[in-house]
Amino acid sequence: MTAQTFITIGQLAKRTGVAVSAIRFYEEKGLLQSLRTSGNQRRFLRSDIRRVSFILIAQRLGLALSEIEEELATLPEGRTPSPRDWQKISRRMRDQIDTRITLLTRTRAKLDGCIGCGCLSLQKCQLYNPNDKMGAAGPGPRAVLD
Amino acid sequence: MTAQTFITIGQLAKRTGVAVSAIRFYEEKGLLQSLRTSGNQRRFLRSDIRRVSFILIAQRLGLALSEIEEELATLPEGRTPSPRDWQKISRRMRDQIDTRITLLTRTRAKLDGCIGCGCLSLQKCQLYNPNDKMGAAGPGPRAVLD
DNA sequence: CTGCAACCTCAAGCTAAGTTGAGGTCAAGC
DNA sequence: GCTTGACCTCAACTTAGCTTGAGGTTGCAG
Repeated sequence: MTAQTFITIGQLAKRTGVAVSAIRFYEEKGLLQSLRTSGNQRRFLRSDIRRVSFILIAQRLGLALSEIEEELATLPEGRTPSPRDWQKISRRMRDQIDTRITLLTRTRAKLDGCIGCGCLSLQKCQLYNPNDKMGAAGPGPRAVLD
Repeated sequence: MTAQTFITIGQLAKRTGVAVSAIRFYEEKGLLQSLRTSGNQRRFLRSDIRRVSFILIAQRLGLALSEIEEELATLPEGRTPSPRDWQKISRRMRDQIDTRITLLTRTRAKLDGCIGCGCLSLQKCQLYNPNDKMGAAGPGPRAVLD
């Protein structure tokens, strides 16, 4: 009775600083799950606070919700990430950041070479290289192009 | 007669590898301008090939169309960028890339510190810091949040 | 002068990550 | 027992950068 295991959507929202509408949205996307009361209201587990925290942190790192969902799916039983899981996941994220830094650094080098030349030709310009798509990171709307 | 100064939208598309619909879109956004024939068809200047190239290159560098428009607007008389203009612009872009690399590097350092701890707490976690929004770069849909 | 490709203008759709609003229900205090 | 606030669903809107489609013209070659 005292150790209430379930919390309402409003409480989850307050504890994580996320809007209620966003939590519903996450659930719809499969990042969260909930039980329903007889009156059709959602009840979350206390541990979902941690789960939402994970989502927020991963977002700051630049992961899209779909990618975060994949990470969460790698956990057995759809478990909320433990410190140990978090370490594995964060190592993967570190690698992604590394890749992005490398790409940006390479681009900067090209740009430096370009500042001197000012060619602006799609044939000659080193910068215009469709193959390395720039560390623009954000999947964004241009994902349509792929 | 031989030095045909005007080209059709289809020719511009072919020369730049951009879809016809995209060119119309750029014009609508004010990145390009065109004349019309008596039959209401667009005619572009040859120099617009270069202008479109500039747009493509700037996009690779991660600039949004609105930012590219601003850059183009800094040119006197709405001129197509000359090598000299390009140098000024690319220096500004270099600075932006620098900023992004710095941010990413800082984040990576925090993440390294975090891998050992696995705290996952919004209160304690260094990574969860709403103030530096990560080098996620893409203005994206989350602009709504600001 | 006819046929076809290339052009024209809208309008609607796509993705991401949500928000906002309308219209209705639930739960708890007084 | 009724009012109020928290909750429910569903649909539509937001930004970016385009594409796709419908339905209609233009322009050039034969």
